[in-house]
Amino acid sequence: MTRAGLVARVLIDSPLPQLDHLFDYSIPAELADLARPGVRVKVPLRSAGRVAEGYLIEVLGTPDTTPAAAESEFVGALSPIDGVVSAAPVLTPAVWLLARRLADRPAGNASDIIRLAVPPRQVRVEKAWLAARTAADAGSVPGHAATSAAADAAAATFFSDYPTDSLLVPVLGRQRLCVAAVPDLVPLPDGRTIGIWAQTMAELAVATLAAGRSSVLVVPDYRDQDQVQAALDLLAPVGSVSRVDARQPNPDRYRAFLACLTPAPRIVLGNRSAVYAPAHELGLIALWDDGDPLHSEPLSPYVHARDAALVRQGQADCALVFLGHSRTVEVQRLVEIGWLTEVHPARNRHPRVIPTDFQSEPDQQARAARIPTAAWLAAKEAVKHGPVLVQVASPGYAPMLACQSCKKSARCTKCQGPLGLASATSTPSCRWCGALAADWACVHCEGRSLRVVTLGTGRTAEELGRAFPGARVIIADGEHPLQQLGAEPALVIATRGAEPIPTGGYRAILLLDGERMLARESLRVGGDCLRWWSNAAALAGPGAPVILVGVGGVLARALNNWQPEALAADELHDRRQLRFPPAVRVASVTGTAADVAGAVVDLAAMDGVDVLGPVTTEEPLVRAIVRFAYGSTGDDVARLLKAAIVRNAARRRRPKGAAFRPAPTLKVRFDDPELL
DNA sequence: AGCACGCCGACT
DNA sequence: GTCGGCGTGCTC
Repeated sequence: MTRAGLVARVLIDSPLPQLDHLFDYSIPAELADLARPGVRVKVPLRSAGRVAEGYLIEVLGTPDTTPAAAESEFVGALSPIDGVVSAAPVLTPAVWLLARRLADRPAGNASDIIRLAVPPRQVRVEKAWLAARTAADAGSVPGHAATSAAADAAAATFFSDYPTDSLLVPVLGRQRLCVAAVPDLVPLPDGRTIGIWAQTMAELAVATLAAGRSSVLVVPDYRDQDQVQAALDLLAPVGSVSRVDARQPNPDRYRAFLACLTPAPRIVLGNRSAVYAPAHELGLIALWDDGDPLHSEPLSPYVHARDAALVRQGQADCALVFLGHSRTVEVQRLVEIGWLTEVHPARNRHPRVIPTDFQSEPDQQARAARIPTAAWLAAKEAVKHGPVLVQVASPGYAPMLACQSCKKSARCTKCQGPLGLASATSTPSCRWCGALAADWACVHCEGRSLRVVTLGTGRTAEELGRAFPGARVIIADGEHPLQQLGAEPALVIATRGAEPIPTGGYRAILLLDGERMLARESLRVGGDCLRWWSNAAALAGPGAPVILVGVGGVLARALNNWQPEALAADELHDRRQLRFPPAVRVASVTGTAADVAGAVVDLAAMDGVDVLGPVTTEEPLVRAIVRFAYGSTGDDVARLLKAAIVRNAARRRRPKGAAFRPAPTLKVRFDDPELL
């Protein structure tokens, strides 16, 4: 409706699905200067005195059109906004559109995404930033003219691993790529060693920066961040990099966030939340190792960084690069439908992978240590000259025990948790509650003695230390983090993903416990294992043997040929046959029988949608599974489910005696990992 | 969430 | 008549 004055369209910062839309308010004349899109505002909600915080999304009308023609959909009297929290425009229009789209896709709330995208406000940091910004407006505008000399020197070797027209040119042309990383290491002048992949990401970002555009570099964890940071320290202009790290203290995090709002191209490096950074003139989104589970957001609406990157690429019209040593089925699907273009290094050099069959191992000592003779000899020779990596499945000493007589796994008498040994001499204890099991008795038989069934890093280190007397033994796992390593001889026992990077690479790599890693019951095991193994294999030095123990078949072949796409293609083919994701999209709908029935009633009749169930899960809850196609069908499914969520949330009431309103019974989850 | 509105049973 | 129980719906 047409009315006088300025109108503010505001998103209320609330997790309630009923409030997940824009509310219109009038802007009092005295706030007209401050009330710009993106600022945090305080607005009245319903009764006077109740104030909610929100984000100003849009201003309708102009101050000088009096009586103005401001278009507002809302018919009724508008309340005035209470105040503007600060002049910092923290929610840029681009990030708002991204949040809206990413929330709509899985029937979620925009404010849930914005909570990831906009860090908590830090008043002092913000004031300092605002002061610096007004100073910059008045005076000179600092750019990134001061390119370091190191960057010029490094420029000579830019992209030597890929044909320029297969990587650099498409990235500057804003194309979408799936890039096979070079499985090798590069020594830096400061003595550190990083994966070539990290240098590739840094080089692409620097080239994008030189073209006047920002980059967002998304990596799973801080160890990966450190590698890319090391490459950027060398290549990128001073002051052009913002690091958005979940481990940062809040003030640092907010400072880095605000730096992205400065209207100049930047390089933003961080974990999955970096994909939401408000980068100015975005030219590139690059994501490393999209199969790493750290890329998947554990908070509702559970948007995976890969999906966020895909949506943002479409909105920003920038380049998109998925880089990795392995290939997820999701990316394989995008390659097969032609959405991503595959890029391979110019030379196909890869680690020398030797699959070994373990079943026929005759050597008793080797068998006890889970190492076949060939691997044993390779390690023995290699450890004379430099570090040797032994990758195992579990941290700790002996994380799993069983009854000596009946072989059933030993459980805690208090909480049913698994029993393990913290060290060779310690009393067995529960890994969940910590209770000591000094006087343990088997519940299945009369047995009173335990035997070790799985070996962790600790026990493996002990055994290998005995087998290789004189060798330095180093443990690297969650409890003993270690990132960098020298070139001196050592046996490095590491859990998957925790392998330190040695100068010059490992002289040999033993991948143990393959059988156990594969025993996990999940649709993803094959891909996960190949990812763990190839990421470790990429740390091999020139010509070093990588020995895959006890695994054969397609997995061993894919690693041996260094062709992860072959496995991903097979897997995707199977999922198509089964109509499993990512061949189709899925959502689970959980709640009371009536709520679930009400939510899916309109879906079943839709084209390209089928509803499985509902079946009872935990009394009195039932779960239905909705399978549907990509594209507009998915949008329709999400819209209908969101409407059901809103209906359900409005209807939930607090029972008479209870202090709290019960949680909504209707839960909708898209791409539910539990379904696989 | 938190509050107003409204539609039925017991009350001064 | 009307006070107030709580089920229902809305918040610009």
